[in-house]
Amino acid sequence: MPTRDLFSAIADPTRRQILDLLCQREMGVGELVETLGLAQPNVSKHLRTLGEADLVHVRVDGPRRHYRLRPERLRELEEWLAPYRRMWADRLDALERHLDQLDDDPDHKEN
Amino acid sequence: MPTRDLFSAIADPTRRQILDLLCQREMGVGELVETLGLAQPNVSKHLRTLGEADLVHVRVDGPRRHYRLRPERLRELEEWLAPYRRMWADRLDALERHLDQLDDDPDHKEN
DNA sequence: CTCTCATATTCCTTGACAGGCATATTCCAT
DNA sequence: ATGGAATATGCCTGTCAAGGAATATGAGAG
Repeated sequence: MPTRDLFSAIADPTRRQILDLLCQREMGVGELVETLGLAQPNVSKHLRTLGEADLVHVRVDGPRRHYRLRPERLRELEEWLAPYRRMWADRLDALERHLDQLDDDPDHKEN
Repeated sequence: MPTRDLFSAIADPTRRQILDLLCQREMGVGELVETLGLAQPNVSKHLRTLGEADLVHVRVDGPRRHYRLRPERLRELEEWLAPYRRMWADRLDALERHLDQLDDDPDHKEN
């Protein structure tokens, strides 16, 4: 049971950057600190947040800790998107652009 | 050009609830106030935020304003998800192969 | 024009959170 | 046991955003 909301976890740009990096390969804290140019404590805090959202998994290796992406949780986001994806799927898009044009053009005679 | 970050726009639960409601049909502010049980000014503020993120569109109808969902912007989220979706597909495949291996090798010791 | 209804904007207070800094913890090697 | 490297945690401060209350805008009815 994740103790942190998924949406708020990915709301932070730095955290998204971390996820992006971990998308390629598992990484240690030191590597992330170098790449992000952030202070180590802050990186650790972001990693903790991501962990609380079940977005990363730690592999303890001696004194080092390697963080690996755990993409399953993002399926929740995919599921959340589903109803909306249905909306842009077909010709509704074109209809919507049409309606937008009507709304944005007050002089247009409709009736 | 949206003036508001998409991820921070959908980070708020109330705003997600609004999006969910608008997924069904276009709605006026009053309707949303009733449904959400929130004060009207706050609803208006959330709607403004959603508008700044290009997630909703206003249809002015006399003194009333009807808000309609604008799902195109969520495609950005879909695109952001793409690399990760590939990962959980791979991991599922791996899990499947793993389970198959267990089936083929019942005495395999784990951990 | 005025009154009223629907909605937007402003001000205020409060809570959450990011970043910087100092310090604590954990593990390994010697 | 002790020291050092890698990482985590606590404290502080500034910033931002949400919710509440009061008020301003805007449009139609009379």
